Amino acid sequence: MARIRHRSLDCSPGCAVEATLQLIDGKWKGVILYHLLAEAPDGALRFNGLRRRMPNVTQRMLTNQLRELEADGFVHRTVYAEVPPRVEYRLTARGRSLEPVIRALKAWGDAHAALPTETEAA
Amino acid sequence: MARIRHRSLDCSPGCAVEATLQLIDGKWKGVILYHLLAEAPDGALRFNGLRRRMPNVTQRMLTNQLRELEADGFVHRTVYAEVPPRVEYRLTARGRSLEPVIRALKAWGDAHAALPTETEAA
DNA sequence: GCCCATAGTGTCGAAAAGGATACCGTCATG
DNA sequence: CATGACGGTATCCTTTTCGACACTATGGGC
Repeated sequence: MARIRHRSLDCSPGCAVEATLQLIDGKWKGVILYHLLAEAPDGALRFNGLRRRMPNVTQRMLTNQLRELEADGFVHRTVYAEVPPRVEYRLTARGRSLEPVIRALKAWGDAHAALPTETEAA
Repeated sequence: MARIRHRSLDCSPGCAVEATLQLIDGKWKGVILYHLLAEAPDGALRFNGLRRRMPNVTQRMLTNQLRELEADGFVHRTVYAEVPPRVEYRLTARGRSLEPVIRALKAWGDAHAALPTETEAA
C-alpha cells in the first residue's frame, strides 16, 4: 500500500502523457473510473455495488485500486458508521476532470475493437 | 516477447476503457506514441532518434515497446537494407487513430500537473 | 445455532514488467 | 588499429503486480 508510482516526472514533453497514464494505470482503475463517471445516477457507488459491476475483480484488488485512486485524489470515500457497514465512493472534482480522458479511451476502444487483424493494415 | 496482454475482453461496458488502456500501457508506449504523433515532421523517426528523445529508456526497453506497438498494429517498421542500418518507425492509420486519446492524456497531464497536494481538495 | 450481507484485511506465491549490462556485425573515420 | 554510429540481442536479476484464499466483526433472518 502507498506505493510510490510516478516518481520520475523528469522527462521531455511527452512526460505529461506518461504521467497521466501512470495515474490511471492499474488493471482496474479505468473501469472503476468509468463506472463512477457513467453508471452511477447520483455519482455514488458502494463497495459491493462496484463489485457487482466488475465480477472478476477480487475484493482485495478492488480495495487496493480504490485506495490508490483515493490516494491520488480521484475518489472520495465516505464511511457511514452504521451497523451493516456502508461506504460510498464518489469522484472528486479532480476525478471528474478525467472525464474527457475516459471518454477518449472508451471511444477508441469501442471504435477500434480488439485486434488489428486485417482491416486497416497500414 | 509476444506477450499475451489483453486476453479477457469479456467485461461489462467499461471494458472498452480497459482494453484501450491495456494496449497503450507499458511505461514508455505513451511517450513513444506522443513523439511519433507530435514531434516528427514527416511522421517518421529512427531508432536512435527516439532514443535521443527519451534518454532514460534502455535500448532493450525501447526495442521491446516498439515491438509491442508494432504487434498491436500501431506503428510500422521499415528497414532499409543499407550499410549503416536504417530503420524508420512511423504510425499506421490505427496508430494515428489514437491521437485524440494521446491528446486527452497530454492535456490532462499538463493541466493537473503531478500531485493532488492541496489545490482542489474535493 | 447457522448463514448471510457488509466492507474490508493479511498472507502467500506466481508471473510479468522493467532495468543493467554485455555483446553482435558492418562500415567510415581518425 | 581502435573507435564510434547504427539497430539491435541475449542474459540475468530485481521489483511490481496480480490473483487465490482465508479471515475479521456485527447484526438480522430463518
